[in-house]
Formats: sequence, C-alpha cells, structure tokens
Amino acid sequence: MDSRVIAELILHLGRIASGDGLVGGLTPVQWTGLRYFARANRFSRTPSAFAAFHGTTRGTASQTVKGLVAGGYLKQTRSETDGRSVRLNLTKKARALLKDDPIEALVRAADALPSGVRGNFSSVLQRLLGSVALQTGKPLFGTCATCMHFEGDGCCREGMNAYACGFVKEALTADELEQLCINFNSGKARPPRFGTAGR
Amino acid sequence: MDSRVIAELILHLGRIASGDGLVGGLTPVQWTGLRYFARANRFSRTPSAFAAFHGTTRGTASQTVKGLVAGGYLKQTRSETDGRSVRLNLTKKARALLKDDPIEALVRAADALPSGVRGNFSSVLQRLLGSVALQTGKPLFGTCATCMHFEGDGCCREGMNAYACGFVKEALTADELEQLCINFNSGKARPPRFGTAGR
DNA sequence: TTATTTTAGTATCAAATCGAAATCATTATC
DNA sequence: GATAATGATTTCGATTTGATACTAAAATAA
Repeated sequence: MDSRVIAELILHLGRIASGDGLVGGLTPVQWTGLRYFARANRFSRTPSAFAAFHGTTRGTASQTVKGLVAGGYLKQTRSETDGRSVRLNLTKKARALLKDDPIEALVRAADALPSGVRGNFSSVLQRLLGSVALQTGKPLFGTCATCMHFEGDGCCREGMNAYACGFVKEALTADELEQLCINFNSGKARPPRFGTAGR
Repeated sequence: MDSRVIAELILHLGRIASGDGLVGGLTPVQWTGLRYFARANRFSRTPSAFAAFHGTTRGTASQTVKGLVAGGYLKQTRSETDGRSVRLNLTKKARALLKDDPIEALVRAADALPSGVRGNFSSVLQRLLGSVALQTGKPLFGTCATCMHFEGDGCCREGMNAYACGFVKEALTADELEQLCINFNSGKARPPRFGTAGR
C-alpha cells in the first residue's frame, strides 16, 4: 500500500518540478531534449536514441529536434561513417540556457539533502528505473561504470585509450565515462532492442 | 553535480513509468485524474482542487473531468452547502480499472525494496516535494498526520468524532486521515493560495 | 438592503503536441 | 543483385492545452 504512494509521489514530483508551460521560451518536451543531448555521449546524440530514451516515436522525436535546431539550441552534422545518421550537439546558447533550467528547484531540493542520504536515494532511484525498464521492455540508458561493454583498466596502457567500449569498439575519453549511452547493458536479460521506440 | 542526476532521474522515471499513449482507453492525464480522485478526501474531490494539485488551469481540469464523467469513471453531484461547487466520486468501473493502472510496474518495483529502505525512500520523496512546492509557490497536498489543522486525540470521546479538522470544522472518519487534502498545512510559510492554479 | 468583488465551474478557440502512416536514402542481409 | 532493415523526415488527423470569456453563486463592502 505504501508502494503505491511512492509511485504516485514520483509522478507528482516530476510533474510539479518541470514547469508546466514554457520557461525561457522552451516547452517541457524541448527542455527534456536539451537535458538529454547535454548528458548523452556521442553514440547517443541522435534523433532515434532520443526517441528511445524519451519513450516516443522517431517521428515525434524528429519534431522536437527540429524545433531545437530552429531555435539555435542544437547543431546538426551528418555522420561520416553512416550516411543516414545525424549527430546533434548543443550550442553555446543552449549551455547558457541550461543554467535557468526549470528543474533547478528540484536540484536545489536534492542538494539540501545530507550527502549520505543523497547517495542512498540516488541508488534506489537507479534501481527503480532499472526494474521498470525491465518490466516494460523499454531501453535502459546508463554509464560505463556498470556496463557490460566497458573495457579498460585505466592503468595499463600509457596515457590515452586506457578505456574502450567493446560494443562499438572505440576508445573512450574520461569525460565520456559519465555520459549516458543507448548501448548500455547491465547484464540483466531484456528483449532485443531495434531502432524503434520499442513498441 | 549528483543532485542534477537525481532530478533528471525522477523526471525520467516518472515519464517511463506512466504509459505514453492511452492504456485501457485512458490518456495519461485521465489516469492522473483517476488516481487523484481515488486518493483525495471529500473536501478535495472538486475540479478546482484537482487543477491545483495537477498544476494546471481550471479550464483544463474541467475538460479532463468532463472526459472522465463521460466515460463513466466519475459521478458528479452538486454540493448542498455551496451551489457553485461540484463533488466527484469514483464509480465501480473506475475502481476496477485502477487495478490495471499503467503505474503498476513502478509500484511493483517499489514493493520489491526492503521495507526499511522503502520507508526511508518515501520520506525523502516527501521532503523533496515539500521543498519544491515551497520554492515554486505551488500548493502542497498532504494528510492529517502532519497537518496543522488536525485536531483530535482519538481516544477521549467515545466512538465516533474522535478526529476533526479545525479548518473546515468538521469531524473526520478514520479512513479520511489517510487521504490527500487541499487544505493541508505543514506549518511552513507559503504564499496564500487562491482558487486559481497559482500562476 | 444593494453593490462590488471573489470564487467555482464551464465553454470556446487557436496553438501546440503527439502518434500513425507514408516516404526516401542508406546500410545490412540473403 | 535483390530484399529487408534502419535512420530520418514529412504529413495528417486527433487530442491537449492555455488563454479568454462567460455564468452563477457566495462573500464582502458600502
């Protein structure tokens, strides 16, 4: 019975924290997109990956991206390796705007927690997300720290290329270890993911 | 830096957990309405209170309610004390449908947590919600347990009417102590709330 | 009392959102 | 080479939403 209260609290908190109407000229969906492209690694900054993350269709994700590009928040570049694919990167304008993210009220609230509580709380959130993703068959995005594809000891080879991804078979910089990846695999069984949003 | 991850996790979890499209014939907003009217006490089962809770306008809330009434999920009755006001109660059809709430995946995930962790987690969520509501000036709904208006020792008077609300000056049943109330007051300072959604 | 203001609820309309389906180019597979 | 699958985009219709205006009832002021 308490579990249902928790579930409703999470939904409600999410809704209250993200501004309803447009804040700083952006709609809630556009804010979600901006946050995603700010935290996703280079393999995941594509319209399709955003669609998978956001749990929507590629068509809808394309619309959102188009709006952000038109507004000067994202810059589009075609991939050299794949003629179909498109990479999206945040502009300076976008990075500046992210300082006024309507989510900041929730960030401050979380920041006011004792650090021990905060870490604990974060772990439980991760666990819940993993469980829900598994149950609903939706893709789970994560970082290298707990990914099966992560290779590298970080100490043996000299200097660079100490880390690598065994899935895309490419070297990783230290920064990228913290970013979200669509190819994340925690090792738990889950249905094979195709390019679609998984429906 | 970790706080921002927490904030984004909460938003993402909320989005993933609540089904995107319509589930069981209801849209996500209608599900939110159904959950609200299932958990709100009799003082709060009105279109305006739902608007305040959901952080939207009364017009929009009225539309959502209209859809739920038309679908046979809510029954509308006029208030006897106030000719303007309207009370909304769940039908049996609605209570049956709530068993297949798309949020159940998240409920199960929360249920799988150790009970100690669950209680702790719930407390932190409450705390975050209170903080965000305070910062954004949005109304905070809560239960009698921590409300300033709550009166009653629960043991002195015989049988009924052991509990009461000092705000509406009415007796409360034991069931109602667990329900959400728009008149909740935690004692913390907050801007006066009018009938509007607070914008 | 009468007049004014506030509140609860609803209806209307234009803008925005979203999902489904179709389309096109590119890559993968047989 | 032929076929299938993928990435991205566009179009279209249905739905949602917020703003605005409106009615009716209650509270407040004069």
